[in-house]
Amino acid sequence: MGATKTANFTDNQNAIATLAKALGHPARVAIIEYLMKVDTCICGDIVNELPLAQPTVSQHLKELKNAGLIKGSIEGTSICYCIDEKAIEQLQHYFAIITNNLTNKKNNCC
Amino acid sequence: MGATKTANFTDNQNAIATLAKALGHPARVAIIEYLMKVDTCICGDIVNELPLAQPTVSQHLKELKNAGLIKGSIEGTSICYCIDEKAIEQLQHYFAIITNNLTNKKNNCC
DNA sequence: TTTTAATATTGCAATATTAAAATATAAAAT
DNA sequence: ATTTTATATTTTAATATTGCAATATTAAAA
Repeated sequence: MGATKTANFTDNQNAIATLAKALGHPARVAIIEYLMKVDTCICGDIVNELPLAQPTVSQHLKELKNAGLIKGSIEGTSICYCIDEKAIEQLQHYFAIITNNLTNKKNNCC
Repeated sequence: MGATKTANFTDNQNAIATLAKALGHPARVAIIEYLMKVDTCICGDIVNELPLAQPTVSQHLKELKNAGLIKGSIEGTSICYCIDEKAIEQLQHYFAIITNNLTNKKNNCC
């Protein structure tokens, strides 16, 4: 097939998967790290930071935006992209829950 | 193309992307949540928990294992799968760094 | 040693992703 | 008005993923 059976999972499972998937490419991780690093968020030079062509970077940015990891607004010829903190916090919180749950159980059988 | 230019990114970027990618499918998120939920980790019944055929589940487990998110050891006919806590902690820590970095900067321009 | 039960592997069709060249758009600068 | 600059979109090609049927493996049970 190739099409994910999205409907068969919970909304939260799909939400986490969507966020994780968006970070499932080193270029998009690199973009997030660059957005974190720069003070200003007029980010026209992301292309120069990455070993990828401009259309490819643009596409990666689109995916990050679709997934809700970054937000952006138009500023003349350049676009202002920022990390959407809520999404990162959502991920952090999710993994914190798992970590807590595991340390409580201490089932080190593997 | 379609092949990711892995070599052009840092080891850490690739590591995070690998972990994130493995969680980039709701079935694999569901598997992690199931492993978290059960006390014992003799998890032969993951297949019954998911709306997917056994080979598909097996494949998803393999991907989680390759990415280092779960570990498993053979126990007779059944396999003992567990979450690899280190991987989850690595993710949590990574997102914590980003969150901290952002709240320090307070660049709410988007 | 055959059966059974649990899991893995293989092969393949359907679909998705990745990358970039070519092209488009749209605002700022000349 | 034309050029430049920055970004997006479209198209095309290569590759990867998803899902499952069929089959294989493996070890315990009968």
